[in-house]
Amino acid sequence: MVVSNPNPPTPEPAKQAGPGRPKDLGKRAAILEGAKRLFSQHGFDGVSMDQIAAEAGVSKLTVYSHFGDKESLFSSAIRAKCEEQLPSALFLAGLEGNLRQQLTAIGLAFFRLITSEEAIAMHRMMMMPGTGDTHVRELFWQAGPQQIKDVFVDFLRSRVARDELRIPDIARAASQFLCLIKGELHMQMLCGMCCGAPAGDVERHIEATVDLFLRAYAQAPSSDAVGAPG
Amino acid sequence: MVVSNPNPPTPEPAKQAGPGRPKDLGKRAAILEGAKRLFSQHGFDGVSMDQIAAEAGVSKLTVYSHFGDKESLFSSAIRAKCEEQLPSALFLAGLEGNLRQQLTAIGLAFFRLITSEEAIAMHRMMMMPGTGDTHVRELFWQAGPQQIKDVFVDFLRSRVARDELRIPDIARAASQFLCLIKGELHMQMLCGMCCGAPAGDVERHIEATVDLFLRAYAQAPSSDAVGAPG
DNA sequence: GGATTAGTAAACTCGCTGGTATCGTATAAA
DNA sequence: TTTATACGATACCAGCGAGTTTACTAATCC
Repeated sequence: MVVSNPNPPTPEPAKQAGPGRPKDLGKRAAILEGAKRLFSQHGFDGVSMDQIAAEAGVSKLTVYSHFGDKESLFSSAIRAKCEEQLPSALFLAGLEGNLRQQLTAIGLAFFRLITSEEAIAMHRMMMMPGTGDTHVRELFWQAGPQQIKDVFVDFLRSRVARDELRIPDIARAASQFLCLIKGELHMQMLCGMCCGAPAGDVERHIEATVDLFLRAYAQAPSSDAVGAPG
Repeated sequence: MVVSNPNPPTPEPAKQAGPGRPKDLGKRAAILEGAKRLFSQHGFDGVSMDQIAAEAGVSKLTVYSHFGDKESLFSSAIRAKCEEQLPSALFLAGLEGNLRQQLTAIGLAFFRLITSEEAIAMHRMMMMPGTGDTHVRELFWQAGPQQIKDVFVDFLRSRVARDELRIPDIARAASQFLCLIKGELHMQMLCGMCCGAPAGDVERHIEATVDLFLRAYAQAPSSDAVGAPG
């Protein structure tokens, strides 16, 4: 819990082949994998270094040799988790149909993403008081929520440009849409109150969100956009 | 971590004056107060019983005498926290002005409530994996989010009854409004990314939310409800 | 081969934590 | 006063977990 080492930009500082046996990158990966799994399941305090070593099939000293201490390992695990979930944000590829259908597809993909076991575990970890420093939290925020929001802002902007939407503050509207999609359920899941929703409920929830959004922001009040919500 | 004692409805089981010195209720309160403070700041694992005893100015044995073990004390602290924040939910008394002004007032009150240090700490605690049982979490949910939503549903229903709003699914609309008010900032605060927002931002955020809500659900598209959001 | 480093397995230090036990004292009812 | 309990202070116990050390083996470069 002392001052964490001022990491150089690359956590693996060059380290080209000197004399002696080289580090086994496979073991490093295994450790990281085990740490990701265990940390996200039980949190920082809920996992011991021995457990991580055992999970990775590696001696404890090897863990300490690859990652200096528990906090550094935790940071690295978070970092890796963030990077691996980045590609999931590209849910805007190959959209088809009209605006309503596109929004529905985006909403559903986003909903599935954030209600996944992994995402829930990730959020939980970020919220633990006293674990991880501000830098790690910002890293997560950039790689996760901010990334997704940016992509969605681009989407909205293009639809505004072609006069399908009329939105005074696009960033705010994007934030609103995503918050609506998250809805109550996300918080309930974070609190461990439920593990998911019946399939039908999800579809209705997405549809209601798109409804609300389009009723407020659709440019042309076509029957499609402002259809009676009941 | 064994099975928690099946508490009788009242956590203080009768215990009318027998012989001997009676328990000092002041000390009990002090312990509970310290536990609430420390637990919500550092979480379950982050606080030791010695710390709580010291915080309350009481010997550790007294803590154990009043609350059997750490988990019971934690439960009691959560319970107390929930009860003390219940009255805050009554933010609907004495509303004035038109619908837009009322929604704005409600939104602002709700926003202040959930972005308070206490509420943030509470949410964080509920999300920790492995601390507290399902019962405690449900207790929190009922006393907190659910309570507020119920009150707001009543408010919306009355406005629907007098034809100021047209809402097909009132419970869903209530949930939508509250989620929108929470917005990104709540999650950011939970993640420890920021401690608040500039005053002006909050007002704009509330206003934008009310705008969105009224554009979608206002019955009569009066100039007041659908005023240009820019 | 020799130097150097990575790795294992195990024992070990050290501090903290949940929970008890002891002893002495204070406070109430009977 | 007797009796039963609450409370403080302190020591104590057992277990755990982060790191370290030791002794030994394995891989790689010169």
